[in-house]
Formats: sequence, C-alpha cells, structure tokens
Amino acid sequence: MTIKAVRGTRDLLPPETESWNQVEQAAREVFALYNFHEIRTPILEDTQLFARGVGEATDIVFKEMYTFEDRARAQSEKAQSLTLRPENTAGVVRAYIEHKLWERPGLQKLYYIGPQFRRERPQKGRYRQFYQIGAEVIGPPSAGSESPARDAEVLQMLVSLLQRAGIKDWNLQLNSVGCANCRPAYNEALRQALAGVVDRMCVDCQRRAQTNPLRVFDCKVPEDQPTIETLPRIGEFLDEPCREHFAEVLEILRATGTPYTLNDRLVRGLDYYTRTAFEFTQGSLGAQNAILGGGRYDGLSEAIGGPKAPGIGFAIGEDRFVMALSAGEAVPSSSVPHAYIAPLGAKMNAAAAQLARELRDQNVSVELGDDSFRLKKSFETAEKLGIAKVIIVGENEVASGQFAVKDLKNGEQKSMGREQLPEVLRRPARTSSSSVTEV
RNA sequence: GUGGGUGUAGCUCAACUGGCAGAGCACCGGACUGUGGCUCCGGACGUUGUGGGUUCGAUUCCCAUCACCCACCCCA
Repeated sequence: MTIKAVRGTRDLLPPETESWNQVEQAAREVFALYNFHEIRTPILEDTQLFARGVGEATDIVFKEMYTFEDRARAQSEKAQSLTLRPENTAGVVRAYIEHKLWERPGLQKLYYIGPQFRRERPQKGRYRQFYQIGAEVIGPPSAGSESPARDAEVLQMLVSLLQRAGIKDWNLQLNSVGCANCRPAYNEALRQALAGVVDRMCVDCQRRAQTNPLRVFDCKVPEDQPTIETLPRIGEFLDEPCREHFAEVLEILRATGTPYTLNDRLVRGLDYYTRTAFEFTQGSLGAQNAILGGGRYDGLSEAIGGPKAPGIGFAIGEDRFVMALSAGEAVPSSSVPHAYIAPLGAKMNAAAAQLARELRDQNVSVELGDDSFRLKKSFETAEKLGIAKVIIVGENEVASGQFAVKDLKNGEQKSMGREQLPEVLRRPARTSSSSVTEV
C-alpha cells in the first residue's frame, strides 16, 4: 500500500498555492491598515486550555479534539495531556496572559494565520486540518476593549478584506447573545418554553433542548420552524448595557455604510462568546456557507485564569475563502519566470549558471536549462512553462559576450550584451497582432 | 457518529447481458545535430482503490474494508 495523506488532510499544490498566498497577502495588508500585528502561537497546547476556554460541553472539545498523552521524560515528571489546537483564540488569550500583554500600551490587536485541527467527518469546505486567518482585539477595559467602536471596526475591516480579495455575494449576519448577567435569565426562559413544545420537535432538537438549548435555533427541519418562531429570543432579554452596546455597534455600521442583516437566531458554538456575534456567509459554498465567524468574548481571559480582558475577534475559514474566490473568475495568474536560459552544447552549464546568477541577483527570475538538451527541447520547454524569452548560451555567445535573446511571443530575436539583459528581460513581451498571423 | 453517491492511465472518461482494459488530453522520443507553437510517426503509461467470495472466466455480480464527494450533526 502506498502512503497517502490522512483522511481530512490534503496537499495544496501549485498553482492553487498562489491563491492561498494572494489571500494571505491581502489579509496582511488590510490588517496592517488597521494596525494589527501578527502573533504565532504553538499548534500544541495543554488540553486544559480548550476545556476551560472553549467549553467542556461544546462539540469541539467533547468529541472533535486530537488529544493525546505526552509521555513523561523522567520519573519526577508527570505525563501531560496535549491537544492539537482546534481554534486559535484560546491560544492567543493564553499568550496574552502568559506574557502580561496588558502591560503594553493600548489595546492588543493581533492576527494569526495557521492550521487548526478538528476530527469531524470531512465534507465540502470542511477538513480535519483546516486553515484559519483570524484577529483579536483584547486588553483591559481602561484601554477601550469593551467599546462598541471595536466591534464595528473589526466588522468594517472584514468588509474591506472581502472587497479587496474580490469575494462577492457575501452577507453579514449579526446578533447579540448577551452576557453573563442577562443570559442565564434567557436560558431559563428558553428552557421553560421548550419544555412545553419539545416533544413535537425533531430528535436533534430534543437532544439540543437538553444539552444546549440555544442550538435549537440552528435547526433546519421545516416542520420545526413554526415552533421555533414561537420561542423567546435573546434580544428580548438583553440587559441595558448589552442593549446599548449593540445599538451603538449598529449605529456605527450604518454611519460607515457597512451593510448587515440582523439575525436573532444566530448563535455560536463556542461557550466564550458574549454580546456581539456575527457570521459572514457566502453564496457559492454549499452547506458550509459560513466563510468566517466571530464575536465578543468578554469573559474568556478570566475563564482561563487571567485578568479581566474583554475582547472581540473572528476566524476566517481560509479553505472556504479560497474556494469562494475560485468559484468566481478571480483566478490568479501564476507567476512565470522572466526568462529561460538555454545552455547549448557541451560544457555550457557553468557559463549558463554564471549568467543565471547575475540575472537573479538583479531580480530577473530565471529557469535554467541543461546543456544536454537540444535547442529544440529548450524552446519547447520554455514554451510549455509559458516563459516569454529564451536566452541562448552557446560557444558563440560566450566568446563574443553577445547573447541571443528570442521573444517567444512575437518570434523576434536579437543579440545583446549582458548589461542590457536585465532591463530587456523584465519588460513584458509585446504581442502585436501582426506576429500572430505568421506560421 | 448517521444517511446517500462515486472509485478504471497524471487528467477527463469509455468498455453491450460476466468474455483479450481502451480513447482524448497531458508526458517522453523521433522526423528537424544553433531555434518553439502546426503536422506526422513512434514510445511509456494500470495489481480496474484494497481484501475476500461466486464463476471455466469478474472492471462488471455479492460481502467486507478504505478513500473521496454530497448531506445530517457541528463549525471556519
């Protein structure tokens, strides 16, 4: 049996990796405009971080984590339970606490790009090793971390990222899920309301009513919808501070022309979310149509043993983002070298390598051939690689110092000294209509 | 974890009712020894996902298993 990539993981090959780099570059540029800076946290974390941060009862922690016991190195050392991170917010907050980042001036505005791991059944837009691009704004309340201005700014940043990357047909769904103060009352009201009607609902809802009542709002069974419509909404239970916070977020969004859709059934699957919760969906993605999601997590730091450090953040599903991109026409023009160097005849490899190095030092990208190739093969190879210009390095050229440069687009060939090469090669090829008709 | 679908060459797909596993594209070489695209000729290409069963004979029928796809659950 040949060895294959394990289930739910995949190789990203060229030219697709070009799209990934484009997405990441667009993200870095936009983040920089909003003064976010990169953080890189370990892929491996103490299992407790996720149990306490993400929530013991969530599906992610309960049944989807890659967890294993790291063996003790010495008698005196205890074995430790480690987990491949299923998301990155907990890790960022852990680092915030560990390095006392609240001692630094202002808010911490951090972004990350990297792989995450969840053991789910693979599906379109869902992998066991998947990639997230995310950002967090976190800090002490005195630095403004609780301000609705931060929520609105993050949402606005996401809109500019989607626009810059060329994602179309997106929709921003917004809700407020309350806080530690008002959510218990709502949970109780919901539980009571469900108690009366749950036996008429689908089996999944009956289970949700027990384990995580908020999630009945996710139900897609048509027969359940009328029942769900009668259930109380979190919006009716928000306390005054939560209500004001949400209203101000909306006001800023309107003022900045950021379109949104209120969705009072939007709930999020991680325990740490408070107040603002959001999701961007995209039309071309199939059932897994959430291209990114996030929200506020005002109690997360304290849940994992840190100081009060409210924050808001999001994670973009990079796999889905790239998918949404290639569903449109925004296919990347993969980068093709400026020139192909064709060493011609025996013992020309050294001279060709020398020229290649000179050109590369001057930022000319070069694919270097082999002197065992016949010229014909060199031309064919350059043609197949889509390279526009071929430089011939033969005995004549080496002796005279004049190199033959052929433009494959229009068939013209001329001789020139090496000092002229970089400038000529970097110039894009002219494709005159007259040259197309030769042959 | 549950349900449905699909697995044949690098890619896209054929192969009648169970009877020699094929084509196009791509790849390699030649025609053409310092000049590509077009054309022609030739070459290589497979444990038909894997293992078992039925059969004189299985890509085809049956069972199991694995992978992928789609959906549920859940999430990015």
